[in-house]
Amino acid sequence: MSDQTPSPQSPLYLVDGSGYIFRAFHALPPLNRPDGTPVNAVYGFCSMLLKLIEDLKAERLAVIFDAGRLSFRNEIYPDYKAHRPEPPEELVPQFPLIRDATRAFALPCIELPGYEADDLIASYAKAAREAGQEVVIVSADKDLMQLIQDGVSLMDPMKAKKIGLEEVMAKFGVAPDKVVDVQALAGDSTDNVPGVPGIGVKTAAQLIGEYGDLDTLLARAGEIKQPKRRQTLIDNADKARVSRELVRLRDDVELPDPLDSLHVGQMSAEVVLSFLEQQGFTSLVAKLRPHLGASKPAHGGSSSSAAAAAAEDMRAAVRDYELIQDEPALAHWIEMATEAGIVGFDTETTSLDAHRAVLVGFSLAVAPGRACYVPLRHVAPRKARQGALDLGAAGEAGADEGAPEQIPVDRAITLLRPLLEAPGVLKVGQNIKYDMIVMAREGIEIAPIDDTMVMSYALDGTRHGHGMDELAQIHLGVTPISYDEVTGKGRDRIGFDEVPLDRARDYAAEDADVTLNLHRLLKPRLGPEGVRALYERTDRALVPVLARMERRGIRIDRDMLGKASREFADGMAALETRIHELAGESFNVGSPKQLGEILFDKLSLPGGKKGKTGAYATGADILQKLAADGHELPAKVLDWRQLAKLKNTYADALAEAVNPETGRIHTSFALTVTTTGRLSSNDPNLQNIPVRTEEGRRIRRAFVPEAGHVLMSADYSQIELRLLADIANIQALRQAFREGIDIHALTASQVFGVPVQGMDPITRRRAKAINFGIIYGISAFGLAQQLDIPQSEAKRYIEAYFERYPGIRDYMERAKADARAHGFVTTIFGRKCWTPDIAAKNPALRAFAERAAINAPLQGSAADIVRLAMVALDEALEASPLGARMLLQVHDEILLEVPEAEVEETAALVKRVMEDVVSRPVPYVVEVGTGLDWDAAH
DNA sequence: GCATTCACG
DNA sequence: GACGTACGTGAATGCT
Repeated sequence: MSDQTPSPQSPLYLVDGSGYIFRAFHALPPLNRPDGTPVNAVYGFCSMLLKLIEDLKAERLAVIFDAGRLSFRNEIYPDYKAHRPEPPEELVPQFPLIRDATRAFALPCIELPGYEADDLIASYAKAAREAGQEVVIVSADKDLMQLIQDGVSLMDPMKAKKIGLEEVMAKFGVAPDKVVDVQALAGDSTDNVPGVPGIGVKTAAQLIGEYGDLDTLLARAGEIKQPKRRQTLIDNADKARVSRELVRLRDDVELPDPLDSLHVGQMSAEVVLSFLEQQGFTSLVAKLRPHLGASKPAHGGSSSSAAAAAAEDMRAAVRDYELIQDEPALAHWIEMATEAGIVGFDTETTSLDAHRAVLVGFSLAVAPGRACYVPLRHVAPRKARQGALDLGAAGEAGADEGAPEQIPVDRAITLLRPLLEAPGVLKVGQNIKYDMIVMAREGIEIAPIDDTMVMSYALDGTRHGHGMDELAQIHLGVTPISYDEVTGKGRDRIGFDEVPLDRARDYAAEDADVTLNLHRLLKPRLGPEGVRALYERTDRALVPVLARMERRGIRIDRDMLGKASREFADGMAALETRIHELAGESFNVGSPKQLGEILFDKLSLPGGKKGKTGAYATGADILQKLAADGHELPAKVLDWRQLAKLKNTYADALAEAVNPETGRIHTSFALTVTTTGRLSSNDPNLQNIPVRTEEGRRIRRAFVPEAGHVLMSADYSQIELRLLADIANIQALRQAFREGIDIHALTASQVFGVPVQGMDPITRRRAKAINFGIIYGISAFGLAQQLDIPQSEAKRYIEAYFERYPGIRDYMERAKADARAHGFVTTIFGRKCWTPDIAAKNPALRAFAERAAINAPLQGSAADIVRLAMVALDEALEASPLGARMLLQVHDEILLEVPEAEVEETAALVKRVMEDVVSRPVPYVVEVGTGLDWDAAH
């Protein structure tokens, strides 16, 4: 669908990406983006690629890069390329941009650690030749001349001329197959290849011409007439042999991508144009736009050719939406879906909350415009039922007087199950976790799956939202019928089971149709944009895991919550009385506005206005300071606020959230909302249950295990600091983590110059705040605020810290530069964390974005590790005979419910799986605790 | 619907 | 030297 089959005679172009970068950089005049990032080499590279694709009609092409500065050659000869200077400062930011360009053009982007681009080129050339395919190597590097032979040619990308036998003869004085031998003798000063002293290319060519090859020459060196040359050759035979190993390209490297995968993919106009625009390449944009957006004028912000095609299908297709009310018709649709191997699937229910939702009907989409809706539990519209006695029992048996004709639910489920569980049919949903939870209650486990919402998040992060309507608008240029339009809103909203069937069919079938269209569009972008593994192994794999966790829920001791609530209420009442007494009047303690006026106007305490609204700030930090100065009223307000929070947000709300059918709380985890890849939890939020105060921990103690079980908490110890040591490559910190040293004490000793032994707890606390500050993109202001010290003092701490760990400052600068260059920073797994404000004119906004850019790779990599750990742990537990199951995730912690008898074995497995999920130069240590409530498990 | 406050990592 | 901040979330409440 996205890639045309190349014609057999189409040559394979192997582009030497790394070689090109240097040449273009030196050959082209300086060119900068509006933000100052140099992009001349990027520009040259993009022009060159477009030329190859357009002028030469290249169909099969790969761009190949050096993976780093070191290769296997350094093991043979440590000084290889040792004299190469660091690349110029203006070139460094262009390396990643050129890889981005490659991916944006939907071209294979290949590199392999330990090998140079030239070795990969040699290996691909060999494989292609053996497959009878013609190869054109695009490079001006003389080192590649050795590969020229029948069917393998070399092309200079800048002069656009072919390098053939003639040029090789002119350069080395021998045929391509003898180039290696000449280079071995002559050496190469730029790469620090020794060669034989005193012998240059001319002499080498002459010698090889005379003796045939290097081995023969060295064996018969004694026959050489010139005495000096004879002796040097005999003395330096080994050097010549080593040199040959260095210059000879390896053609037996294991190919990172299979040979037949190297073709020019379908460019996404959205991706290419936005990349080129970001670089400020307006001429290229103008040149390219007509080709990419040609099929239709840009519509609703989407302009890629694939998008245009899909959008066109979506808009122009005859909407062949069917209403299914009998079994043979459903059987037919299931047959079509099975044959297609892919089906868009969507459920309609009675509630937005998956855990309370009852299945009302479902829709299937099998091709663009081909979708159906199958009603299952629709009832007669309300008007027809008015006057019926059982107003509240709409869905129950007996209340279906006048209900439309529908397939019996159990029959429909029986027909549907084989499709939804078929390993050979991909079920595509939009937020399919919801449908999986709903269908699980009907006894169906959906697999395998794709999720357009999750895909969109892996591709575009938080550049935009991932709701169906937004995605449909952006990518397809269509506005689906809105839910409100179908059910009404506010007081008059009706349940989906009351929606007339023709309306229900139009709405529901369209959703499945849109989902399948989005899939057609988004899936091909995963590979080219470098997030396929992230999507498949991390994000998509997490979906069924989260569905199971949410469905399981966590047990709650409601009596404990009720008791706490009453006591909190008593405390609040007493405090309120005293507060009014101190204020000399009655007012709403919960109103920051009224409180501010009491404190600062009536009582004239020190403090001030703030913010655009002109209201007094009355945050905890301000009340805390007033309380410390001996003022009772703010102290009491602080106590009151704490109790109010605990009662309203926790004790009462959590009791209310208990599902009466399961006696447990079922949260919902969102996996596509955060900028860093973290999950979030809502309805209710179980990721912010109190833990820091004794009163608060009463709430946490109400989270309890099932009878015969315990709760087990497994958390990554200081994961973000470890990632800092890891990513920023700080040897001293890495070492400290490997040795299990107290990291805050270490920081204290480095910054304050005190010994670790017998450290003052206050000193350690300060160091801890510094460490946290580093992770957040430290500022003197923020640290001063946190520690309540003068900003000048905070500044000194920070300077002392950077003095000791200059690599961390480098990391921070790199993060900011990355964000400026791309608009995003990345995690160690390649997740893009977008920082749109990085180029803001408002310095405050920009500073915010800079700190976020520093923090995101740390927080985001941690989030990715935990996501992966959950997937791995789910698998490991399923494969084991153990009865333990995951319940919750709280960023660096996983909470499980474990049979009492299996605690030890489970703890060992959990620790091992979590710690081994990544293999890095820093250990990621997991601490495990168990108990009869969540507090005790810590 | 927005701002403020506060719970968590 | 400007701006006004520690990074990332969700829920309850008051007020316009």
